[in-house]
Amino acid sequence: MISDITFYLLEKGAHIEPKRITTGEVAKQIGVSQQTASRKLLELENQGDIEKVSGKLILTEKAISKVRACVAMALDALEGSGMSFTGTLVQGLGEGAYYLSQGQYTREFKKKLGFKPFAGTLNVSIVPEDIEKRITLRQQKPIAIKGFKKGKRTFGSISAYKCAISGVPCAIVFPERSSHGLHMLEIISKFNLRKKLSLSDGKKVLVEVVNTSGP
Amino acid sequence: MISDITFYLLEKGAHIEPKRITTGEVAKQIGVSQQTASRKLLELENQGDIEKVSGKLILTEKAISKVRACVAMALDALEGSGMSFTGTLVQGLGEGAYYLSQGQYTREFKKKLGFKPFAGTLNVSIVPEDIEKRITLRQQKPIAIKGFKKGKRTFGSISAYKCAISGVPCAIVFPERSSHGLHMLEIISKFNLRKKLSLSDGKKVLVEVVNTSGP
DNA sequence: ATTACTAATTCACGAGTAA
DNA sequence: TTTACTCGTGAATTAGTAA
Repeated sequence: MISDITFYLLEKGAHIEPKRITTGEVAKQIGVSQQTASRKLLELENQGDIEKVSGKLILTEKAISKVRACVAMALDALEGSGMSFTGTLVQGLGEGAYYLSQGQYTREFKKKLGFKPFAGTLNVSIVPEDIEKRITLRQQKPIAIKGFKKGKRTFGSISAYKCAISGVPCAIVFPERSSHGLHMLEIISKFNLRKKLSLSDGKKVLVEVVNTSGP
Repeated sequence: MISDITFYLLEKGAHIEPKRITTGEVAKQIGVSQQTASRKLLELENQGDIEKVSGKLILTEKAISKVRACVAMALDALEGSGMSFTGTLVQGLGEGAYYLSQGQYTREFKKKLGFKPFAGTLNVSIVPEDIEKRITLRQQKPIAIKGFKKGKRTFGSISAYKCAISGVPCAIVFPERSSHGLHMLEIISKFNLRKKLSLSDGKKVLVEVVNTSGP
């Protein structure tokens, strides 16, 4: 179970860099006494969920992983009626990365997806049983990224769908003129997903489509 | 806060259709007695988080919304972390250290970055694949350190970006007129990072850019 | 079987406070 | 200031049990 405090620290960005957060502040936030907040923070520290760095607090990778697992589980359940793809990671051509890292695209990605993608895409070869789902997905209203011209070259528009891999927010992108077949999904994220999730070619991945029609 | 029980019910798919779930089963799952599970389920029912339909349990829309909000918050926070560079530590010229240790600079560093930098910079030669990211980084709004004049000499303004190496807060600095090429990052920190992290020339380092868009 | 009541118990909480 | 200790109290938990 993830504690109130972990959520609060996450909200404060204490998973990125150490933050100065007092026990009194935590107490007020989660509605307990300063003493209880102090005790709970010590418990979290003993469990290895937080670390103290020169009087500041930072969430450990362990704690962040816990949150990711929890988010992934909840997403899985919530979008269970929604959609997910099973596939294996394959070597990309590097072409997609160049193509998608054009400034005009990345600015729109940032605006419409909420993140500026890492300069590299994840290519996932989905299992044949899921190709039907891919077609269903494409029938849904996509997040539209406009195309543009740059000199002689034309960069076509892109359809995107929010998704998550192991709780990490991503998007499946379908460039207007794709060189990939029906079995391939191209995925972008703010992160270098290979590093972040310790993925390598041939590994199995679960791509969970995030339903944006929620409240 | 979302309870263990809500998560368990979610896992069981009790947000889709009523499920036969006993108090004993819940007790075992969340590690409490059957009596406590019974009481907690009654509490959830009183709060309007679950409903009983012919002896079966179903999560209410209210409860599901709570979970959605929580997941959205966590995803949002997890998105917040950013770019990272892989590189190797190289011998600095010592020039940067002199330049950056000027009082006018250090005072502003203290104010805007939260630390007075150690009189020495870390020069990291990034891998070619990450040069693109460097350009992306420079497109983001930097922390601006003003320049000044001292006698005949002009000290130009500096652009800085918060980052972390092995969890130690640092900043990547881009002096207005840098002698470094695109492959080199100059990093400052409160600490002597070479000592603090036991680094030496040629060692691999991971520089994680900290998202400054937080509160 | 399962649920939920009451009574016993325990252990988490906040007050007070030293560092 | 903030943190974290001790300690008395009571809310939360478990045991026992009836339905």
